Amino acid sequence: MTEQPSRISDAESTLMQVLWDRGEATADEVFRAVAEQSGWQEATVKTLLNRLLRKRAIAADREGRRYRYRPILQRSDYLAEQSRSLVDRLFGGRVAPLVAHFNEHRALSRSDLEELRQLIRELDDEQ
Amino acid sequence: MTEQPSRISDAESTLMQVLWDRGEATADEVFRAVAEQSGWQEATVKTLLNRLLRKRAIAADREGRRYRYRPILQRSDYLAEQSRSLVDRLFGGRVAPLVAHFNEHRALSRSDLEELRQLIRELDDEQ
DNA sequence: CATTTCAGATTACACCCGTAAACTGTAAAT
DNA sequence: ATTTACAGTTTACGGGTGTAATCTGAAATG
Repeated sequence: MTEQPSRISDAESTLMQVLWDRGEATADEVFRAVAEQSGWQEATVKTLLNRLLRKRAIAADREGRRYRYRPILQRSDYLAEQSRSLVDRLFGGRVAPLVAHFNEHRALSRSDLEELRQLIRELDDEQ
Repeated sequence: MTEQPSRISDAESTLMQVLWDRGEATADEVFRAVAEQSGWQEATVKTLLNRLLRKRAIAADREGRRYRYRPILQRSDYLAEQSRSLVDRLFGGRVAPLVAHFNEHRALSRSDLEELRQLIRELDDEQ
């Protein structure tokens, strides 16, 4: 349906994470969720919510005097777009070199290893 | 070394890719390397080269009337920073969920699979 | 030498982003 | 019914980014 890809910024995506985690929240809830980590004022959060509304990344349902915000942009779509774009730009579109890169930097955790092993096993099994 | 982390932008990183690939190049060479894909004018490429100079991401060695540009910022450092930041922001700092995500989107090529398998095997062997 | 050329430097400009203060309108309290 | 409080809207502003046109100084050419 003709997505207008007006991209969401880093700061904005911080708020999206909150909405994705909770499903929905008021401005105040979002503010309290990010205040500590970000140090942002409530006014800043409100600005960002408004920009996300304008970009149609979220929707607002009136609830008395305030709004309850919920994501329109799907987290998985966002992850897909961001991941794809990084892998395309930096690793020639392939995932293995990215993993190899992390490996070279000894940035694979033990649980990463275990999960990757498991994943490969499943892929070998199916089909 | 006290890196001044003045970040390089998307457009700038396109030029860095060229310099990383070739080791060094003149402005004109960089321009010809990216013109088709990007559609940029030569003036645009020059602006971006200048910004990269200012950010100390590249250096310029005079060569007659022109310069030969070469990267200062190392590709692997750039890859590390970009990859790490994406994985941290979107996948809780772990690599396996990123790979799983690509898998769910059926975005793992056959050669990806093969390489990943190989990688895991090596990791299992060593240590 | 005078002139042309052309690589690089300077300037431009609109839009986005981070960051917020000020304003406004209506619901709540008195 | 006034006044107050406060959620949301509008305005602000400096810096970065994409995208270039124009200027300048020195090298090449006649």
